[in-house]
Parts: sequence; C-alpha cells; structure tokens
Amino acid sequence: MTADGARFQRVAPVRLYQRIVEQIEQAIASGDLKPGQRLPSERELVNQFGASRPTVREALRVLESDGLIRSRHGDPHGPEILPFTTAGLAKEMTRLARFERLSMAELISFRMILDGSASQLAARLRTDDELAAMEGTVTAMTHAIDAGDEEFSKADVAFHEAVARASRNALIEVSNLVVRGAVRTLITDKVAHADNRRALMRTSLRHHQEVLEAIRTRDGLAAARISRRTLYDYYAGYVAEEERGPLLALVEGEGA
Amino acid sequence: MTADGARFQRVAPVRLYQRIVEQIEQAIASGDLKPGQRLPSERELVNQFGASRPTVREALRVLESDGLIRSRHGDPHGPEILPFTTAGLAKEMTRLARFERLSMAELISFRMILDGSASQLAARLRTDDELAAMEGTVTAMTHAIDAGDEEFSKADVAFHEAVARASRNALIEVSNLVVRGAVRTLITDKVAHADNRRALMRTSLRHHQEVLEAIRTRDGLAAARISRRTLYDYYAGYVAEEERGPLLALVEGEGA
DNA sequence: CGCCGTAACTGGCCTGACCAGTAAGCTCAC
DNA sequence: GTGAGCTTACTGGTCAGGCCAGTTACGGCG
Repeated sequence: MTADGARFQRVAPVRLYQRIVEQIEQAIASGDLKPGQRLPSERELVNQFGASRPTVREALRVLESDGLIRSRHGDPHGPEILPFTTAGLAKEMTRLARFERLSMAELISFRMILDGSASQLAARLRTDDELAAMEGTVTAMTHAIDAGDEEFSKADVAFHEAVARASRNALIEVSNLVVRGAVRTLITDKVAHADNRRALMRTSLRHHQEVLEAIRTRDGLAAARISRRTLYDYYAGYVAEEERGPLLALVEGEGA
Repeated sequence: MTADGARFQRVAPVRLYQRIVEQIEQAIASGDLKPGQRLPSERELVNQFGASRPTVREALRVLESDGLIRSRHGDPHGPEILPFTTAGLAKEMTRLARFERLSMAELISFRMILDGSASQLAARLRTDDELAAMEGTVTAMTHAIDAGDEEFSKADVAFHEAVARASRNALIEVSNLVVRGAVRTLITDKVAHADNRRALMRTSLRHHQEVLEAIRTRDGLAAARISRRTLYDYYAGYVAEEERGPLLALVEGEGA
C-alpha cells in the first residue's frame, strides 16, 4: 500500500508562540506590514490571537531578537516594524567565526574574493557617477594621510563601499560589509605602531589608486588582481606564515 | 568641561530576559556548556536567575529561535544545548533574498564567484584524497545520466561540496551551501522539459569534467574560469537577457 | 500662544495555577 | 530473573490576573 509513493517528514509539535511568529513574519514578508508601521499593543494582540499575554510576548521577543520589530517600554503606538537590516546576517557570521574556529586566514581570503570580484564587476558596470564617487573617496584618502588614521580608514571604507555598490550586487555588498566588520573586530591592535603608520597609508593609497585606475579603464581582471593583492599586502602580516597558502593562491598566477 | 574628551553612546534599557540570554550565550560560546549538555529546568533557572518563569521562558524562546538550544515538552533533563549549525545563516540569507528584492542574477553571479573561487583554491590546495573524492562524484554523475535527474543532481551537489571542502575555507563552504539552497528554492520548475534534459546533463557533465581536469593539473585560473562558465551556461536561461551583464562580466575576458 | 502636569494608555515583570508530555522506577506476571 | 506495563514525579506549555514604570497626547494653565 504505502509502497514508495508518499514520503513523510519529521514533525515537531508547533507551539502557540511559533504560530504567532509565523503570522507576523508572513505579514511583514508579504508587505502587509511595512517598516515604520506599528503592531497592535500586546493586550490587543492577545485578543486577536486568542493567546495569553506571556505567549504573545514570547512571540514578540523572538521577532525582536530577529530584528524584525522593536518594542519600546510605554510607547502608546505599539511595537514598531523595523526596516530590513543585515545586522542579523552579521551576527550569524561573527557567531560562525567564533564558534566554528574560523581562522583569520579564512576571513581574509574570503574578503579578497569578495573585494576582488566587486572590483571586477565594478570595472564593467560602473557609471561615470559611480566612478566619480570612488575618485572622491581616494582624494579623501590622500588628504587624510596627514589628518590621522581615523579619517584615513574612514575614507578607505568609503572607497570599498563605493566599489561594492557599483558591483550592482547586494549580496556582495552585504557580505563584504559583514566580513569587513568581522575582520575588524578580530584585529584590535590594528591602529598600533605609529612609526610605520604613514608609510602603510601611503602604500595603501597607491594600491587604491591602481585599483581605481583599472576600474576607470574598465579592466576587470586587473581590478580584481590588484584588489586582491592590496588586501594581501595589508593583512598578510596578521596571518601566520604557514597559513598564507590560501591567500597566495588567490594572488598568484594572475598574470605577472 | 565636557569639551570634547568623552564620547558617549546611546543607551537602551536592558531587559531582564536579555541578560539571561547573554549569560547563557556566553556560557555556550566559552565552552562551559557543550552541545549535548542540558540546561537546568525552567523552574530551576528561575531560582538561579532570580527572575520569574515567563521572563526565563522569553530568554529560552530567543535562544531556541537562534538555534542554540532546544527544549522538549516534558523532557526531565531540561533544554538541550545544540551543536552549532549554519541554519541561522541560511535563514538570514534567504530572508535577505526575499526582503531586499535580491534578483536571480545577483544570486547566480554570487554563486559564480564563490564556486569559481572555490575551484581556484581547490586547484592549489587539494590533496590527492580530495581529488579522488571529486573524481568519484564525477563518475557518479556519469552513471546517473541514465538513472534519472534526481541522482544526477545529487552527484552534482556532491561534486561542488567536495570542491568547496578542498578550498579549505569554511566561509566559502557555508556561503556556497546557502546560496545554492536559495537558488534552488527560487527555481521550482528546474526539473522541467524532458526532451533536452539528457542533453543538458551531458553538457553539464562535460563541464564538470573540465573543471576537474583543471583542478587535477593545479591550474587555478582555468578551474575558476571554467567553473564560472559552467554555471553561466546552466543558469543564464533563468535570467532575463537585459540582466545578464553582471554574469557576463564574470566570464568574459578571462583568456579565450 | 507656549508650557507643563496629568491621565490613559503602553510594555516589563511577577505570582500562582492547571494541563500535557516524558522517562525513570516500580510492580507484576511470566 | 526478566520483560512488559503502569505509576509517579518531574518536565515544559499555557493561562489568568495583577502591579509597576515609562511614554505620549491632551487639556488647562500662565
């Protein structure tokens, strides 16, 4: 009878609060509830869902922890629907980094891949406006070389963001953002050593100019190659020598 | 007095359940609580934290939704600490795909980047054992060409997983997994059209063999190029013509 | 017209209770 | 002695009702 036709899935008891979460998630995903709009008050939700307040609150806490809503103590308008953010993704990724023994080398090589690809795409797809934006950030870097490294790294970040944006791929943009954050939190002593700091900035600046030039001339492969090389030069020092293999594999053999 | 020296951050009221979440998260992250171990019962946690049961439960629901623990109704041993999984990351990424109007083109080009880079790294870093594993999956594909497309795509996935594993980068491995899943859920009618199915499989098989050959000879650039081209050929049909620019940008100009 | 106090909500948290599910231990028949 | 089955003492799931603190809108005051 039940030979081979039907496949069944493992079932788990569905708790009330989960149903509430699902309904609200669905409403947000479908656009019925837009960012900025408000949910009814907890007591009103109790009425609508026919559940008790603790149950409704469990659902709200989960939604809040997922970054979908925020409820403020005393707010007469009720919980607020939040705009979508990548904070959750970032949290998950740093969690991955901490739990699953993600090494510095892995993070950096991932960053090299993302940034390289972003540069490659940007070289092909950029508009003149976007190019101008990148140029703006590079001149900002030039000026910031004397203004201190906080300004410099700010302009640095702006450059990479401009490139990522020009890649026209939100996934690249977000991943890049997240990985950059993860790398930064892992390197606490980056701002150290005042003596070679200016030299480092100059090198970094020159590399960025080269990437920019490649993007200007729409040479995608060169942009990717130089971009990876830049990151390698900048970060290799933070990786033990015996772990640099993967990084080198990404910069080697891409032309002289 | 308060001239410019101190910078302050915006503060948000910390709720009780959050403190509980933090403590338990911390205990798990630090290794004090290992997967498989159990948390005390809710009532016991109420004692230890000095909070009420609804509050403790809110914390547990959040931890559960984050995939850190699981509590089963009636289980006398209490909530279980779960091993780390990438399910949360996958969830966040699909959420990103749904909310932030991620286009098919973006997903596919991201997949091309990841898979290409994985191939490139694998070509440099693979051991002979790993190479043998890849060869095994390709021969499985060869045999599956007559066995039906479910078997075939299974072997296909196995190949890409083997390559990703050989890349020695957990981040690539996970992202690839996640993106592959997202692409698959977006293509529901992939198994369609029986007539060209076998031809498609043959083409795909040939491409995979080429990638494998490049990995065998440790030619990273070729592996990356062919890998991207393979994905392009396979998926381009699902992307509107005017949106194929980014995809082409990733395959063009990488040598003839 | 602008300020300020107050009132009517809001969410945060608690107590205490009931029901349903699990598993260990006991009982008992074999 | 040993296995099957029942009992029991827990567990988590849910509810009702209540108190306190924070927010905001409104109306009265200057």
